[in-house]
Amino acid sequence: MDMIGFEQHDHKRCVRTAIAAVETYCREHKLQLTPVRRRVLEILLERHRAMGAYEILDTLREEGLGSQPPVAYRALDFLVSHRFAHKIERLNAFIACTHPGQEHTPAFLICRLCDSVAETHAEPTRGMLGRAATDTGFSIEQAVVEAVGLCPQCREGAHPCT
Amino acid sequence: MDMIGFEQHDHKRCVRTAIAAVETYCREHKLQLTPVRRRVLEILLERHRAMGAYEILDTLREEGLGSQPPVAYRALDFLVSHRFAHKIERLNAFIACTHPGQEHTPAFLICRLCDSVAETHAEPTRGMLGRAATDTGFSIEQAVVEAVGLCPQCREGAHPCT
DNA sequence: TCCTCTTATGTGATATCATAACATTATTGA
DNA sequence: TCAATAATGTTATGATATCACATAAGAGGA
Repeated sequence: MDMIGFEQHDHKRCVRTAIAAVETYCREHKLQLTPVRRRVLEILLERHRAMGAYEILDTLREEGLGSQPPVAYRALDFLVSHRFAHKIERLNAFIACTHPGQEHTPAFLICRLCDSVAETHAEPTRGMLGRAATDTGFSIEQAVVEAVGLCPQCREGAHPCT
Repeated sequence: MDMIGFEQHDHKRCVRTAIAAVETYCREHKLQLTPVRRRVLEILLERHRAMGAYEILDTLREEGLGSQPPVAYRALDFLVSHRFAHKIERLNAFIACTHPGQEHTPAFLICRLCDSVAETHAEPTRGMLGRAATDTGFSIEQAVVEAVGLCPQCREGAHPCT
């Protein structure tokens, strides 16, 4: 068991489940889940946190799967474009999707102290943002929603004034 | 007149108004709106679009106001920390705030074709995101909300299939 | 006014993040 | 089997951002 998404859960099981879901999706959509792509996804799932591309690359290098930046970035491009992983713009980092294959608009809760990230979802086209878009004639295709604050663990440990 | 925020408006007037508002705010809060900081804000207001730090630095260099990256980044840090400008994470770029001095949670509509950016505002602590935060014990302090899509001008020009 | 503390700037070096370009290899499908 | 497409390997470089340390300017008290 591990602390994930600010909650405990069976981590090994969630890695297996996610990989299986992605495998199925790739088979159905004729996508190539090549060794590098698969390994990058596994790394992200295993660590279960936001990782920089070069941090992922270090792991690949140790395993002999690639040593140059484009190797990591290309695998990440594949994973992100198919929604198997997401980029956290705020951190210039990447994280595995917690529910791959399902249609969703991801949103993230990012702890500013420990950099932990929890994925949830948003409805960006509703509410004020959607109204603003409609009013100005802007068509929203995608949205980056990243909330920065304190996770439960860091709230407890944090000094009240911070 | 100029096309701004997807709408026409009197641009020179809006620059003057914004600068005046920032000046007042700085006076009241004992903040130093130094020549570099002021000039960077003016540049952002004049161009009225998202600009990279190095693009701003080029302008400063031409004017003899600074030539090294920290000059631009420090001025931008000041402007962003006091909400006189915002960082667009998606573009790694900066844009002047359209209503400085006022309490607000900025949200942006970013055109994926022409990179134009319109500022509006969001209520991140409401809706699904707020509920998710409350449920997990996460306290939101700040939010990045950036919608990517097509602005009115690019929608017209764009091929229907894109 | 002078001093001191704090804040801001100047500058060189370097860290970090990301992609261009092109050769090679693997996979797919006719 | 062959041709077309997709993926990978590799070198180099571009783009974004910060560190570290010296200097200068401004704020506030004696």
